[in-house]
Amino acid sequence: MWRMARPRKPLLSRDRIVEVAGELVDAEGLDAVSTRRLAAALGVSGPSLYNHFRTKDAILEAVADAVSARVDLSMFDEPADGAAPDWRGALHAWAHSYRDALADHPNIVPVLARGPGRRPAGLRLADAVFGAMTAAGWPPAHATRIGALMRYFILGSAVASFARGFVDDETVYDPADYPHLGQAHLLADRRHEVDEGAFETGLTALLDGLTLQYETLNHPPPHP
Amino acid sequence: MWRMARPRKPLLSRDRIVEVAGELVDAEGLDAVSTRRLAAALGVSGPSLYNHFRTKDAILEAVADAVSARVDLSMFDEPADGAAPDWRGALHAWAHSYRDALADHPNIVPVLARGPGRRPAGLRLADAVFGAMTAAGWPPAHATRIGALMRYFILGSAVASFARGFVDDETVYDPADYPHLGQAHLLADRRHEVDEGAFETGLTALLDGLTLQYETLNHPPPHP
DNA sequence: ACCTGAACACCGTTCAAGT
DNA sequence: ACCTGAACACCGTTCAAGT
Repeated sequence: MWRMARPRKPLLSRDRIVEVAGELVDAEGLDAVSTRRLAAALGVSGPSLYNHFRTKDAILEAVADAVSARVDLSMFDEPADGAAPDWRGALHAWAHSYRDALADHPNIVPVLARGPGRRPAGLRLADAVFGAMTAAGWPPAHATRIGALMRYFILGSAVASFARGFVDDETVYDPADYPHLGQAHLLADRRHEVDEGAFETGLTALLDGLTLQYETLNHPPPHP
Repeated sequence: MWRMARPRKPLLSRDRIVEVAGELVDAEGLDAVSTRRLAAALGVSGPSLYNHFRTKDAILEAVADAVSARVDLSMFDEPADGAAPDWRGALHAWAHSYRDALADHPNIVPVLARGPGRRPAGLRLADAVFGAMTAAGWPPAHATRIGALMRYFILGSAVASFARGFVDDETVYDPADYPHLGQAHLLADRRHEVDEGAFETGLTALLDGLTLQYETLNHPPPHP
């Protein structure tokens, strides 16, 4: 009782900062997050944040990693019964889980696209894919490429949405300039439909193509 | 001779602004482009730019469109001899031309990823792909999806480079945390190799998968 | 240890003024 | 028409000061 210094608990924590920053990113976009605005939302002054994170960018990295952490990786666990791993099915389920996580937080995707860097959840994800593909019989060089190309497609689908890319303004699509874009302004209404259809079509094509490569790898065609 | 007002020609033009802005983006990245820095590189003061572009963002859009404009679209021209169009070969050649253009100017890719919007070259590109796919016999809904999924993959490969995403620091990859990432720090040395290999592997898989879909579309399997 | 206000060196953009 | 300097409302980050 003879010491009353600093009795009140800290106002801030890394977790609370990341949580509120994530909400701000979701609600108003990446550009809306300034240290002052974020601090105000947390009820403190701007420089306080620097007691918990070295830079503003480190906060955004943490927000991005929290999204990565929500991607399901359990489909990459080795089958308990010693059965052959279903790499195709696992890749399909994982791709959808990944895309769903990104679709819930589209505004942070550009940060995620910079790569795993030093983010634990991002690294865990890359590790799981690589491990599962080699376990399924893909040579290491192929497993690396599969991790990379799935990343291109999944991140690309989130960062480069097709439907969102067209403006909802008929006058932009002059038939003289763009003879086949007559319906493009309608894309805005059907964003989700179009992007989800394209994602599933592309993912199926990708996995079909990889299955072909897997087969010729394990059963090389006889030379004539 | 009795009027000497405004004899000297304008110091700035839209083209010169876009050219120098592009060089600045390539050399120092998107964040390095401020209106003051760009204006200084052009030998004028900051606000001068607003005589030629409404916002800084409009300048970046113009830089992005200049990159789109360098993508070859000639492979989508209808064959002169009335032969069946080779949609697969055209898609393959186009994808590589697109990727090459992005690889030359990686720093502007995030702006391109926002979509064609109102950018003429971006719209021309979308128009050409859609037109060529419908001409080759794909139903319109499929043609739209193909344009979208190719966009995901190509933009994704440029914005979400695999090799660039890992840091060149062994200590990050603790084998206890990431059992399969032991060689990850070596990716930095082989960036181009890895990303080019993954791009070609993924593109081939994608086109193989689409070919499968095209065949079942034109020769539906007999029901049993 | 953790928060504050003041300060520094920047931003994008507007605007009245000059030619 | 096109460029300028001054100004406004912001930035990210540092730092000495407080508890």
